[in-house]
Formats: sequence, structure tokens, C-alpha cells
Amino acid sequence: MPELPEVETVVRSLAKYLVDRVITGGTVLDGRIVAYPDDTGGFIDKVTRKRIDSIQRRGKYIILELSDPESKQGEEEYELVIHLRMSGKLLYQDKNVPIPAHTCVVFDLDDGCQLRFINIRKFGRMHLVKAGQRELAGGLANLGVEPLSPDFQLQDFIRRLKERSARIKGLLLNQSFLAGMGNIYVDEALFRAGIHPMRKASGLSEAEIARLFKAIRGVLQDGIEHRGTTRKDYVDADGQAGDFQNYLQVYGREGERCKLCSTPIERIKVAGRSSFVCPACQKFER
DNA sequence: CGAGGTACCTGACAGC
DNA sequence: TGCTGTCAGGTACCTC
Repeated sequence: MPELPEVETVVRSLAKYLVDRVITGGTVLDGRIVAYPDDTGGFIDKVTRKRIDSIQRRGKYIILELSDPESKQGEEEYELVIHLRMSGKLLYQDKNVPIPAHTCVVFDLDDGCQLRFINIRKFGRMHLVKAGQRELAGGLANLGVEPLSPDFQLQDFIRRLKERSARIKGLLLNQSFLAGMGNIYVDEALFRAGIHPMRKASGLSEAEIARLFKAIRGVLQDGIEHRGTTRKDYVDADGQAGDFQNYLQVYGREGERCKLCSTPIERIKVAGRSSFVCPACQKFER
């Protein structure tokens, strides 16, 4: 479900509730969600009586820093690493609100509320690792550059694209190349840049890459400003839908007219994913 | 390295 | 109404 702007929105909506809360207990309703550690029982024991010091986003991962207020500095510090995959939701709700269907984990908080992970397709995962052990947390340690950070630099981007023969869409979806882009925002960025998704990365001109660089940052920033894209069931921690679906230029618009040139938008398959393009604005050469 | 397939799951929707 | 097929915001793993 969620890509970078949706995950960022979830993190921001959760931060105002979770920071400095203490986890008083919890329940794992479906053990499949706990990818690490192996013993699901130990999972709840380890987070109980921990304080949530911070909540951050890295790519599409959500990271809660946990520490034990009772223990000495540096001891018993954990990171709870969460990936929502296609259909995961994190909701902050009063404990008296009925538990939604498909809830896999519930964390009890010291303010009488609960953090609940709803995981409809059961693809979402959590890893609980000791601070500094991020290599145990799935793909987190292998993420590429963060596109909205100052580390994302045009000259670097040009150099790295020039050495790859893969199709640009697949590369932008590759989380170890660039962190956080998914199917919607890749299609939107490529449209803004006027680049066909099947073009080879190494075949793009510097001018095209410069447009793409700007388009990636622009589309992600706009997505965040609009609190994400809700096509189906994405909501933030308050259960509130996003708004960016009203501003999509190509994604999901097969057969509708391009907003720039009125050519009908086409749907094709690229990198195994449905891809939406304007065949006039995004020409496929080579 | 790159491409394509499968698998993991549930639900929504189109078509018959 | 109800069946079947297809599709979905993601990623890991396999083969060629």
C-alpha cells in the first residue's frame, strides 16, 4: 500500500501520540507478522516497560526507538522496525474502540490507548532488534539514498544511472538504489519528467536525468503535503485518508486524457507492474 | 547485473 | 446470487 509519502504521513501522525509513551504490554494475534526475533513470545516481553523515544521513517520502513527507563544508559535499547508492505495500517486508538478485523498486533500504552497493526493481506512485518543491529531488520540495512535528503545529489544520480543498463522504472522501484519510491510515485515522476518507463537508465541524457531528479523530489513532496494517496484503504494513524489521488496525472487513469496533451493514457506492463504512460509526452525510443 | 516468474494473502470488482 | 478470473500501494527468492 504505502510508499514514502504515506509512510511519512503515518510517522508524523503517530509521533504526536507515541513519543515518550511507555508500552505496558501487548498481544500478538497473528505470529506471522513478527519476522524477528523468532520466538513470538519473547517479542512482547522485550517491548514491555519500554519507552518510545522516537519514531522515524527510512525509505518505507517505520522505526521506533525503544529504551528501558529503569536501566542504565545504552542497555536494553531496541529498535522496532515496521514495514506495512501492501495493506498494512498502524492505528492509534483508545483501548475501548473495538479491535478492527485483521489486527495482528496490539501494543498497550500508558495513556490508555493502543497502537494497533492491521494487516489485511498479512504481508506486513515487524523486526525487533537491539540498537545497532539493523542488519537483522530485513531490507532496512540495504536501503539506497533517501530522495528528500541532502544526500540525494544530481551529479551522483547522473553517474549512477549512466552505469546501469536496466529500465528506468525497475531501477527507481529498487529500494537499494533509491529508498521509498513505489509504483504510483515512480509513474508520476516519470510522467513529470517526460520519460518512458521502459527507457534504459544508461540511455537517458543529462537533461532528462535532471528533470527526473526534480520530478522525484517534487512528486514526493507534493504527496506528503497532501497526506498521501488513498486509492483503496490507506489511512494515517488517525484513520484519515490522503488526498493526493486527486492530483495524479497518469497513475490509474488508463483511457482518460492526458492533462497536458489530451492523448489517452495507456496502461502497459513494466518491471512486472502495471504502468501508466502518456504515449505522446513519454516517447519510447530505444 | 537484468528480466521474468512465483510466492506470500485478502478483498474488490468485472463478467458471465 | 454466485462463481471465476484479475487486479492491488511490496518484497524475497528462484532461474535463465
